[in-house]
Amino acid sequence: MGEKSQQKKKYIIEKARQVFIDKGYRSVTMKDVIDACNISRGGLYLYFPSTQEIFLEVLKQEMEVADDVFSTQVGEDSTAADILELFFAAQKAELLNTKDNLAMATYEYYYAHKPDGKDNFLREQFEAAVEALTQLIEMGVEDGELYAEEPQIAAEQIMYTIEGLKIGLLTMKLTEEEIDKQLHYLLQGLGLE
Amino acid sequence: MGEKSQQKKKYIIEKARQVFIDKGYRSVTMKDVIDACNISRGGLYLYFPSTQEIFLEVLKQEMEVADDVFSTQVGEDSTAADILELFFAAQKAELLNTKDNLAMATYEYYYAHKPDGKDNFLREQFEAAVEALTQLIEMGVEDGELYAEEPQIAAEQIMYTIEGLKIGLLTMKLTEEEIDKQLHYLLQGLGLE
Amino acid sequence: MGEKSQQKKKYIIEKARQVFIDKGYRSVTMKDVIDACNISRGGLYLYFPSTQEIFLEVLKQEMEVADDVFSTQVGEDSTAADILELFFAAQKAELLNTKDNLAMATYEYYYAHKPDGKDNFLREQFEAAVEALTQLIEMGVEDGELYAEEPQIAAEQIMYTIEGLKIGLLTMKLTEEEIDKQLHYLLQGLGLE
Amino acid sequence: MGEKSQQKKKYIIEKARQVFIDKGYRSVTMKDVIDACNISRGGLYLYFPSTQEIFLEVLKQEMEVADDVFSTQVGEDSTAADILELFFAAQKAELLNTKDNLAMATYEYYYAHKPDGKDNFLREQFEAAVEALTQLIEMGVEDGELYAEEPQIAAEQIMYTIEGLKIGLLTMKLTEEEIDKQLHYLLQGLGLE
DNA sequence: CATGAATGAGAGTTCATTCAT
DNA sequence: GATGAATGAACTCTCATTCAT
Repeated sequence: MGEKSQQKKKYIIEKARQVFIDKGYRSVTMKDVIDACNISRGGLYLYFPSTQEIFLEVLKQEMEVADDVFSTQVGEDSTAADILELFFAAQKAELLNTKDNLAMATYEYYYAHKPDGKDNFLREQFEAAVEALTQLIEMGVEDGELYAEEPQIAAEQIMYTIEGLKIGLLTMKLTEEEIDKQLHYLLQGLGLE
Repeated sequence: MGEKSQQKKKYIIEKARQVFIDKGYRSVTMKDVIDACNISRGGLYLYFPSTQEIFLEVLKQEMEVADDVFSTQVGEDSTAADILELFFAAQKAELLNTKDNLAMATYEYYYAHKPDGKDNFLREQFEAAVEALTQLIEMGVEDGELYAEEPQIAAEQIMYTIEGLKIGLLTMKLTEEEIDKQLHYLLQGLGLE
Repeated sequence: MGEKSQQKKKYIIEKARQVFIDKGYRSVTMKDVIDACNISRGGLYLYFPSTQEIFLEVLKQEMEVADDVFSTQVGEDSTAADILELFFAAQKAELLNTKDNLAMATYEYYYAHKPDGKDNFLREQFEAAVEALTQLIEMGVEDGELYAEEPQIAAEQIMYTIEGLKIGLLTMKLTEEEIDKQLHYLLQGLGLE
Repeated sequence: MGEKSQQKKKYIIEKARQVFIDKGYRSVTMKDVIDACNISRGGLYLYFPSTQEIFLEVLKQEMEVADDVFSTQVGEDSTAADILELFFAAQKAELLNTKDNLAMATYEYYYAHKPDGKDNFLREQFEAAVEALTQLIEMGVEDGELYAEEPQIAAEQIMYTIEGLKIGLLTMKLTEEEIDKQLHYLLQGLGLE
């Protein structure tokens, strides 16, 4: 597959991404993607054989982007508390545009395919976040900046709460205020602010 | 509509419930329900015009059952701490059979229909739980049994965490252990155990 | 399936039969049958899931008809020679409307599906004819009406020749004369005419 | 068209031949040929506009090869009986690899296109064989080596039987034994063996 | 010459919905 | 009320054919 082909594939993934954001995973049809891409029926099949394949590629790309975000988040000589604040700010930002997220589609995907622990993008993301957070908290505790008896569980709880907020945003009408309140409370629980 | 009609409707709702549990909301077809009910194509249309109507009825029935559960949960002369433990036990039980829940279907439904705050079953359930929990915590604080600076926010956080665990169960492979750990941690946060 | 359903199925088989006669087996599409039957796209699928199923039903019906023909062919107190003449006349009649036959479709079907000896309609028909013919010849030989050293092989040869004439009719332009000549010659080989 | 072009055309015909052997005529698609040749979609169209054109070329080449075979079959000072035996041996050999033959495809082709007597490869082949056979038999009769009252019709009958065996091989499961038995019987009919 | 991306027609299949019985 | 046959819209997928490179 040539350079141009690769570009087209990227283009399709980009367009399809929006479709998955709008309609979730299960109810997206090849036709939806075709229409979104303004290509012909057969055209899409040159690149992808099914919506599942498309979705997996969308996820893969999402993962790469997510990794980038993580790496840029780390400052130079900032304290654990500083980084934590940044982390929470980033989480808030992500939450606020959750409506424009693949979150729901991803939930649907893993509910539909019930795959084992392996190859589960959601779990990978979740665990990576928990691990990073745990290290941060441990650093903060060592430095005496913040307080947590069980950093790992605290980190998990933070992430579950954020996950709860996410699904709340997707299905109830959470306001920015409500989110702020919760994130704040989580920070307080670590002895910050 | 006669007595018999009412019975049939109930029967359909019951059977449809399982279908929504298995397949979520969006990808359920009238045919799925027809097959599950072993009735004729035309038969279903006598009672429901669409899967949405069926799902709403399923939800309505679910709500009634849920209310029943809540009312039976409250003991007589038990302390707030006792009731809290019961509440957490009930939450754990519900979480453990989340796979056999309408949770995913409900998420999908509200994501698909993005209804305003009104008529949102999820939010109603959530807020009712938060309110009950808040009162419990307040009672416990008054009695000196437990500790919480901001009972309302604490209650919300507990519920968001539980919501996070729920979606985690549906899409990742959370173990009972992981759930226990989190619920325990929440209770500890209230100064219990 | 009700009485009416059975009738419709018969109707479809009848119409489909002509399609198979016209187009053979492999290139017949569900659409072809739908058009021939003047029914809706979905309608056909209520009765048959594929052209193969339809063709098998067509064949089955064909077999029943064929059996009927055989049984009516036998006279009362006629000699073997008489019956043989009848048999050849019947074969000639069948050959002459071979163009309106399922022969080619059947050939294609068994070429495409290469089934083992079992369930092979062609072979069954062929062997039944050989057996009947063998018995006739044996009777004739006993009665001194005709001559054949190896009745079974003679019968087979007659049937292979007829098979050869059939494919000749389907693919070259055999004339009635050419057929007559051959059938005559076969009879002569048995010492008749 | 250059030398190289000619070579490529030959290559395509060769590869396509196998496709026609495997799938018959009607259900072969341009894509089948493209895949078999490992050339580009556009590439094939440079040489052939349709499967029909390809098949005709395949047949043409087949004819040339067939002619070659015939010419090499004739010995020097051998008797008619000798040559007949050779002829039957050749027929048997051809029959035995009928499965790897274009026979079925050719049948399908002429059934699909129902061309008049002209340009019918099958008929040409058939008639050429009949003529050669007739001459052989006449020679044999003159030399007193074999017996036949009507050499032409006898020759035709032999060829029809062979044709019948051929279609039998393609669609029923004829064994080598069954073929032998028939070929033998044909020779006996001529007073040989 | 040769490639393979692109298109769109058309076949296969499923289902929501209607309607005569 | 209840049935299930019938329809047609919508979706999936494949391929003949064209065309820019």
